[in-house]
Amino acid sequence: MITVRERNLESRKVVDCPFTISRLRNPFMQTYLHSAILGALSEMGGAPDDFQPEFQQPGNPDHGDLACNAAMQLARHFRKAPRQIAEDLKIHLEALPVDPDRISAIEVAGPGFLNFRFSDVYLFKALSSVLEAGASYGRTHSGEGKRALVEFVSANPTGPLTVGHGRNAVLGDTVANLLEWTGFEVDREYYFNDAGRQMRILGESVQARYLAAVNPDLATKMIGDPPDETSVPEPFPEDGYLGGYITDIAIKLVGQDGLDPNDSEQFKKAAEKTIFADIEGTLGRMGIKMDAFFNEKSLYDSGQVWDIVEKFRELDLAYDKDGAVWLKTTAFGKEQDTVLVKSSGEPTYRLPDIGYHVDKLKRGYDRIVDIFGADHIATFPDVVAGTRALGFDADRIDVVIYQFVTLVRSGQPVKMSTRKATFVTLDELMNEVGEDVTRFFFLMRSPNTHLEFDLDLAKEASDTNPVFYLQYAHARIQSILRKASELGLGNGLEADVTLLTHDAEITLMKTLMGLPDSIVRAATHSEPHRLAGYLREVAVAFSQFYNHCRIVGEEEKLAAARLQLARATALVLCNGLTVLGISAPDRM
RNA sequence: GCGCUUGUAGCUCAGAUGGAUAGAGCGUUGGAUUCCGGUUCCAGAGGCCGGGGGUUCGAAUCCUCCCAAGCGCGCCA
Repeated sequence: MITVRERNLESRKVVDCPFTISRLRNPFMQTYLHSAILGALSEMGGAPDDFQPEFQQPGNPDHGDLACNAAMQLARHFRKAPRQIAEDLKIHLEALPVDPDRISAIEVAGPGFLNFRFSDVYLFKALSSVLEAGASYGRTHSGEGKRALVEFVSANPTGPLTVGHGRNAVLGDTVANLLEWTGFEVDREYYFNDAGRQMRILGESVQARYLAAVNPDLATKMIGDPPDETSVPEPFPEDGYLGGYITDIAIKLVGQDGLDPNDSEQFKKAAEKTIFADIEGTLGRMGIKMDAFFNEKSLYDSGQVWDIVEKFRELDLAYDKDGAVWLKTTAFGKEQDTVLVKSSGEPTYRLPDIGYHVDKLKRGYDRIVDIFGADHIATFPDVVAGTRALGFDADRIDVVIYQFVTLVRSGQPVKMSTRKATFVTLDELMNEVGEDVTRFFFLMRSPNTHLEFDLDLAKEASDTNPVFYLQYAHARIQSILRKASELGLGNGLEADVTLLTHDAEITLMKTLMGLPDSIVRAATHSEPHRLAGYLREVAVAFSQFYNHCRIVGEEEKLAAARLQLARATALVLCNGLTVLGISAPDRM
């Protein structure tokens, strides 16, 4: 067995600084070892037909780079002790032999793990391939030829986007990016309804403010309960929108030609237009561009929703009661049936929701991602079950439910109320902490945990702020590259990456190998925080490298090799941040 | 009351398909650094993984019961 790596390990034992080894991911190596182990097993008398060896990334560096638990899984099958099976496997693997350019050592450890160590040659090749791939390093092909639709934001245009919408928007856009990086062709879609009650009240709210603006003598009234009573113009709807932006829109309409002050529909249209422009502007600041805005109204215009009611009736999943049409959600495991069409003849929101998803499925998407707030948690299962009952492949629908955001300032939660219009808008948040920080903070936690957004931390430009830590690592590398290029360091030299043997260099190379798999995992689970966490590992590994391995001032051949490693690190950080929609500055 | 989500270090959170001694950041304590950017690095302390029971070679992870928090439970969206 070739033990280049082993020798390095030996020599490294005297190195004074133990490193926190980041866990690396490597699907290509797994594929290779997977078939090697099956090969060895067949020589040992064969495993069950459906047996698949499983791999894991050990957290402890003493356990190698990749571990396999096949021996433990097969203990019953072979009726032997796991460690004995592991020893046999090791012997057979070494006799194959496994490629010494990939694997430098196989060890049996613990209850029966097989621990594999990667050869340095393999790491050097991986480093070269990072540099070769450049700006596309991290892209994979599993989604190639497939189409995905990500539906997100989907706020009706009744007001500016709030902090809560921000989490939705950033999650959706980033999931879309992740899918693109795994090969999918992705459409970003915004679903809205301008025909409902909300929008009617919006129009009436603007209208009332307008009437007050053109007639200072207009009577006023008090609405709301003490102590939150507010004085509003007399025509103002009881549950109207109180935000200042309503008055702004109204004032802009004063003196406009052809405006009929008695037609609330006109005010609604005007408000919708202004607010949508505002929303698109806010999204644009975060780098978000929708491919389509889907109006719920089109589902009625095309008659699709009524076809669906008929199909449910045919399937005996819908029935009439009290003048309304009911959907048998009890058939989907719910406690009660729910109304699909009100006795007034208007559908409830559930019907168009099902219709919209049927429409998406009919458009042939292979994967449909919905980003919903926690308040939808009880309703989306009906939608999914409904489309399935109609004969569609509902498994293509992936619903991401995110919990709500609490802004924290000086250790205290910031109180927000939509009703009183005391919410913090997304624009205000970005004004305060910046676009990059806003995106990152929304992405760095798992969607299904409550997000505590610490404004003080977000504004801090120091290592305590995780965004700055990542961006700083990138800026620092660029600074080194600039310096090296000024000095003409490594010019005309072919970098010999085999000179990279320091612990910190090895760790960094292993970490850099993880980007593609990190993106794949984040994409398949629709969980961007996994990528954010990985990038932090990269920044940590780089900082350790930076601290122990100099470039400028080092012997020129070694410096040239380290420059390559630094370049590769910058690429990984830049590509990863790009997927997250965050800038990778050259200077800070 | 019912459903879904959550409960891991003082705080904010990771923890992959069930794997080896449960991890990080902040904070705290102590140290390093004449230097390519001090927006850096290293180390220590700190844990009944909400609690009980179960499944198995092995459980923070799966099942079950209990406790606590958030969200929802309308002919509102």
